[in-house]
Amino acid sequence: MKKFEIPDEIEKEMQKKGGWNSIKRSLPLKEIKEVEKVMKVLSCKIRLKILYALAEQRMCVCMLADLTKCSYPKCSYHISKLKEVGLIKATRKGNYLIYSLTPFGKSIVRHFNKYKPKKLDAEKTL
Amino acid sequence: MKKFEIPDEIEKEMQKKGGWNSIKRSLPLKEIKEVEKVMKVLSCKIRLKILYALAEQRMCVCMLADLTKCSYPKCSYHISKLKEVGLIKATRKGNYLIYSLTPFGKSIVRHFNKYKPKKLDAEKTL
DNA sequence: ATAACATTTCAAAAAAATTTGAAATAGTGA
DNA sequence: TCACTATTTCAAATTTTTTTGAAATGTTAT
Repeated sequence: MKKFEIPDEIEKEMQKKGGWNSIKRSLPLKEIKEVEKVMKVLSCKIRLKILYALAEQRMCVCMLADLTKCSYPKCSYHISKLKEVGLIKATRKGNYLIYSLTPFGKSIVRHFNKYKPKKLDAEKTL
Repeated sequence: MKKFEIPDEIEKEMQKKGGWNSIKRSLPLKEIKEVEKVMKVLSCKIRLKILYALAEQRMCVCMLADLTKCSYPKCSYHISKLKEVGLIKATRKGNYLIYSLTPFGKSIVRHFNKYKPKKLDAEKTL
């Protein structure tokens, strides 16, 4: 199963945890896949702007397009990514589609606010 | 400044919050940039595997390459991404480079464990 | 119906990220 | 010193994501 040499010190540490195969098996692959999907959507400035903006105020596409300096099709593309993973949702108001955060979207923004990069930077240097 | 029509209802909501320009100005652009950088790194299955694995046990590259089924150069590429944003760090042990999570990396994994997708999925449907 | 508007969809082009294999680096031990 | 091992770097090829502009959709008002 294990086809490589590793330092003794590490080998010993692993034995205490049930060995290499046990560690390998414990990787939560399904969870990782899910996390990846959401992170992919969150890994884009335009989409983060939309998310942060909607945390303040529900908005129609024209507002989001102005806010992000995007053309309509471009804005629509990013909106659809956020919608796909359930971070935002739309309701129609006449001609307008009004976007707002889902509970999931809100929880993510709450996260960001709790662990701001500033805070994280401080922690990095510990 | 605002060059589009929006529903009255929304307009009123915004006025209560200081109007469009105030909302626009309140976007934390710098924070968004930082978050984007970290999320970009976290938006990849291979890198997430590495992160989760290192949360269990520090490892050298050969272990990570086996775990992720990556060639060395490929593995090294992903490791460097994680290192760039300060999620992991290396120490040398003879010929081996041993990778482990930084405090920042640990805090991110803690996050994941707190807000597992399962939990989030439940929340989505609220 | 038809016109007008907000928004989305589509396919092609452009840009960004990843993968590959060969070559380089850095440490160890003979 | 030389050979050996673990790992990284590099540039080119591939894949994925994003951007673009034109055309389509769905809603309201005439």
